[in-house]
Amino acid sequence: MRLYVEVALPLPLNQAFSYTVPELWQERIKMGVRVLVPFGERILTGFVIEIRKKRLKKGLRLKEIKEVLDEKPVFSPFFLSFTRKLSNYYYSSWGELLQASLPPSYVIRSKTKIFLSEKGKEALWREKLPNKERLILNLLQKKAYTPFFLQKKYRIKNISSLLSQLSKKGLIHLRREMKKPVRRRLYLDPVPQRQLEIDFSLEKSLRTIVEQVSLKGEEKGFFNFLLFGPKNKRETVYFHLIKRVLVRKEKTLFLVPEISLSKCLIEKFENKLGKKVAILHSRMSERKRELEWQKIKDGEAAVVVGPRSALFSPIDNLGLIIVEEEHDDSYFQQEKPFYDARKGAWLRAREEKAILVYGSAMPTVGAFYRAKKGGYLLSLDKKEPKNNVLILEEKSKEGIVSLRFREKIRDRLKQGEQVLVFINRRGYAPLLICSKCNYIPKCINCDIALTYHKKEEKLICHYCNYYLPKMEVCPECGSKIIKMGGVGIEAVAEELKKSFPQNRIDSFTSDETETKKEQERIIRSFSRGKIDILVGTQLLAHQAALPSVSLIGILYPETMLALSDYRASQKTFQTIDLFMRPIRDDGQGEVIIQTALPYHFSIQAAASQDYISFFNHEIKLRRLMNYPPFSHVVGILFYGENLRTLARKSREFSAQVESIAKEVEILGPALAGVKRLRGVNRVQMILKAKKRKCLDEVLEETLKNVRLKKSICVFS
DNA sequence: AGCACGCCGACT
DNA sequence: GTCGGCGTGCTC
Repeated sequence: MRLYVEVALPLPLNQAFSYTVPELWQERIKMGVRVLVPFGERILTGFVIEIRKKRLKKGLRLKEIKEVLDEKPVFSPFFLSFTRKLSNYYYSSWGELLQASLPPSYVIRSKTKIFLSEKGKEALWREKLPNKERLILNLLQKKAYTPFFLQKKYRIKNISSLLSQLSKKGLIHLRREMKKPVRRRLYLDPVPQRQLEIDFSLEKSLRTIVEQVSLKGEEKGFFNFLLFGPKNKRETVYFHLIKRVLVRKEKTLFLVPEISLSKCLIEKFENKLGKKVAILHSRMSERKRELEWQKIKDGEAAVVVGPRSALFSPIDNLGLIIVEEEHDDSYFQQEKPFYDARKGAWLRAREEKAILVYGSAMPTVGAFYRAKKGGYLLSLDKKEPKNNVLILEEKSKEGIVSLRFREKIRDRLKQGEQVLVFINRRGYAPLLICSKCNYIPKCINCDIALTYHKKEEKLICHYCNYYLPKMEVCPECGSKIIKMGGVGIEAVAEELKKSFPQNRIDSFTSDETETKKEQERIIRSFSRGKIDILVGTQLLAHQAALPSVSLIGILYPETMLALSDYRASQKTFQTIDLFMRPIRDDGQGEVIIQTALPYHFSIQAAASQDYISFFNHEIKLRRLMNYPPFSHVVGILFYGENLRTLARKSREFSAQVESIAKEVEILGPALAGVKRLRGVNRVQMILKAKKRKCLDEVLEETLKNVRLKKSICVFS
């Protein structure tokens, strides 16, 4: 009997490939195992997604599988199904998503190496050769190299045609080399779970919520909830839910934002759950992560904690998925394979009939809307002491920091108290501008104004790190009057130092505090009271060990409102909220927001800590403008070296979409916000539709016809 | 993605 | 004339 398999490959292709299974491997072939397959000239690791007794398509000469790499599947049927749906939703390749779910060493592929032939050696002595060829042959005398290496080394545009010519002449030969697949030990059958004791007293209101959620857990179906309330209460609920799930011998996946995987959180989990918890984070070594993966696969971890990539942990018998800090941007992976772990968690929970809990004190507008509408919003009563928040309108003649704000700082310093000042801009000034000819120094690779960094005496591109030395004279017109545009953190710190010469002022950014150690040092000395005013960016606000203070200043939080993104208000609201967190919660704390837009609703609502009124305002705008959650929006970014072909093809694409799409709103194509990045041109298009199905139909039809590099971003 | 093939412009 | 650019098509 012949067996055929469908194999998903880790390539940016939206299709599977069929192979035959030789007698030798028929015993071992199963859904979800890894296989080695020949693909063109290459050998790749693929994933078996279907086994059949008859071939799927006729008329193809099928190749044979070379090897089955696993005794037991690396992917369960649930997992396959969930990742397939995720890949459909984000228009990303299933195979690439599966690859991303495994430790890197599990997915090997052949590499092409170029060897110098005997004839090639002779040719080097005797014949006249074109420069490039001589260069390459010369290099190959020492050892074999990969085409990629040669391309980089000699900046050859089209290495493959050059190599095929050399190969035809017999001067080189190509060989595919392959690492030996690592023999993996058998996966253990899950060990029986010991019941864990987690001791917590639980207040009544929280108990009701825990009961409500757990009850659904007993039903073994998919249910989802949005836990809306302050962090400490959410955490209490989480740990109780986890406990209930453990009792049922089911497992928990706990997703957290990238940044919050601090020592402190890890310790919290380890104290409460002991060895039953597996923790994954991005700073882990590859080997360590592989060991954790193995531990989870073996069923030794009852709770898995990690950032968005932990969504793909090989957990079976999943009873609960928690997405903590649902609003956090880091759940969205902005490189391929593109996906949003929030939606992913939803798909996975539904597939495995698990309970899904989103948690946040200021959820994304979409999540809150859906929860309200769907009747699964769980509000934790919130009685936090209201802080004193003052919104000041910027007055440029008073300097960067207004007089009123400076008075407040002076008062606090007199009391021996500390002050935090946040501004979300690195450097000294976001741009320089010649006041005679209006020339603005820009990055040569990125079409972005260079940021002036005073300490380093450089103009730096924040996208690609290209820099120029500080300029005294305008390179365009030679005039010496170069003005600064905007305010960055260095300028704030400088002004504060002038205003408070007696006090110790420090700043905290990724520029000045390059190393983790240096960051810790600053936080420590601030905690010990050795710094009076600490100025920082978002990076500082994310520091878990940051002590609370009695006065916080937030400067110009409206910079994000300038973005042409429908989520700008939400981002502004969230950022202000983030900056306000380190305020002392004894009711004596005071926050000052200095802004050019004092009446903007997102700033007002953030100041009064009123999520509901923010939501009510924002949801009206979203409905009015037909933005998510009232529509579906897909952004397509085309990129390439050649602007002309980019423009031509993206227009062709748009015309095609237009011709077949009904009920789809098309914006663009237009140059992207950052129209050049690292030397690559970028063109952007936005598609908006009431129904997701409309977008899917159109894109399925048209996307395959564009030969442009692209990334597709599904907004929600 | 990576590789092969086939078609056109600017150079020895 | 041909070399080297890239646009196109295919991989089970």
